[in-house]
Amino acid sequence: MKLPLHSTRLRRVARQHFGWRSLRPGQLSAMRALMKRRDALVVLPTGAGKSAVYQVPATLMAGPTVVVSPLLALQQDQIIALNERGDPRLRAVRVSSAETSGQQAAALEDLRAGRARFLFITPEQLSQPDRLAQVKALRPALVAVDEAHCISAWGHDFRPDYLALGHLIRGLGRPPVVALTATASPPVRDDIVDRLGLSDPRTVVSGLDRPNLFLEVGHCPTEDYRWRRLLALLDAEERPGVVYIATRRAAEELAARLTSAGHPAEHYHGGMAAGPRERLHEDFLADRVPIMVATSAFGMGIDKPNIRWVAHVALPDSPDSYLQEIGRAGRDGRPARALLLWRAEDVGIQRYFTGGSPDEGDLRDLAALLRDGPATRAELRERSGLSARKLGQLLALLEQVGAAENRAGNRFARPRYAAEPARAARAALAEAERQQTVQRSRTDMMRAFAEHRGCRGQTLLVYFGEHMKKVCGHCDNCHAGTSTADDGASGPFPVHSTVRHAEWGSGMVLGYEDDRMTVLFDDVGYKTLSVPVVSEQGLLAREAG
DNA sequence: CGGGCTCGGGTTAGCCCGAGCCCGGTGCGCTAAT
Repeated sequence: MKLPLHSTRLRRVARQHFGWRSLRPGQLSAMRALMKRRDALVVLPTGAGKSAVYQVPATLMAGPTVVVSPLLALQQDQIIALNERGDPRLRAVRVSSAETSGQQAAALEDLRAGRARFLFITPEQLSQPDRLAQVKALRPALVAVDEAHCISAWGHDFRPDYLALGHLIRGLGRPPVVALTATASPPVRDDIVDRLGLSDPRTVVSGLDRPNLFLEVGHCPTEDYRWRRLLALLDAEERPGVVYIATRRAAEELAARLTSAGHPAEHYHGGMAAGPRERLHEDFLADRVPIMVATSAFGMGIDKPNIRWVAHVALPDSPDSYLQEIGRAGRDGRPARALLLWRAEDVGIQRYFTGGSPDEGDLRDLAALLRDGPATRAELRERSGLSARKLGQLLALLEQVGAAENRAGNRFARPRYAAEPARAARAALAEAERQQTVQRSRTDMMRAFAEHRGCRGQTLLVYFGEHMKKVCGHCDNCHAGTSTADDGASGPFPVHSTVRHAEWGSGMVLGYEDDRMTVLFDDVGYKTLSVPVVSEQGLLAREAG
């Protein structure tokens, strides 16, 4: 009927309501999918118009749009940006712990009466049954999950309500869902699709290569050498810049040391009080902070065009985090630098953060508790004596092996045909170990990237399952001439085909570089193999699917 | 997993080394005390 008109209408709304004169093909195809009530997965760099993908269709739909977003500060910025347009059709409200119950009721009433179109909310809010019912009653037309990689990065332990998002969205009446993120490697994409229950989503991935970003890595035998390399960067480059470091204490110490060395710097981390933290964030955006020394707490949702460099004085836990963090530099398209200064000793802290195995006894006891009938997290915490965090971890694991299920009202119970507790616990433990192995392999890939002598742009793209025909030309190795001009990037198995290894099981071929190939195995994570060895010894076999 | 600290033993000058210990990221929402 009016399907062919979607593109025209979307373009017109983008122009008239938002002032965007053109839409990129990726944006448009995701928007069209949503208009046809199809799900979408959008992987675009911040600043490339990700929010347009849900905002433009939202204005053409009959009900409000629910935007699930992880940070209250980030929600605040997005709400201000929408409301500054002064267009009642774009008005956004929020329901969170930062509002009084009166304000929450008013926000919901505005949505119901059509005086607001966007509801910003956290997964934690939606997981409260009463809240879910209130939001469902608004008959939302669209759900947008912003920073969707949080599902994978945080859901499994840190913020367990992220794992329940799929159930919660079903509880809203299951409108079309769009998941948005700036970086997502293949397993993270799979996790997003699985967890949100996206069905045949229109997937848009683009712009992972950033030609104006010069990628550089320095291996540092000592801490003193690392310090001097950092100073050299600061002497050569403009401001502002961001230094990423592993711990809070180190962030404070380095900021102080830089300041006394004549390079005024501030520190930022999750342990700071909310007030100073917000102010610092604003000061950085307003160019009042020349150098920010920060833990990974800094940066999500920062869309600042003029960051001239990002330095790491620590090895990031994965290429996923690395790309996310360096991606904040040079958004204005002007040259910017990404300098990774790493030490072999940095791996230790990442191993620690990956965590150890859960206790099998705890898993068994929890699986047994679930037999007593549906219970909320709070009830289970009380009966098991586990901490909120531990309980979240264990529940997520039991759920993944089919020994727990999230039922109506966010209550957990034992599925009808679940294994008995001892077996469930063993399976859950094995699943935990598999996840840790995969996470360790991501850190291994980060280290391999650091030690790599070939083109860094290519290596990074292979990791993300993308393909770059030529060397990137914007990394240290390309400039040093150690990148081998390699247009082939092909081998015995097609890229993205499924292969089987006798010991490591099934995996996906991500790409080829020189005589190496990278395969992502379901059970053991990323592995880099020698193509001649694979061929001669027949290590891999093609698998259907 | 590894850095950094303290402390004790082995020594016999003020010093080295190993053992044992603690610490380490990301945020929501709620409660209690002020």
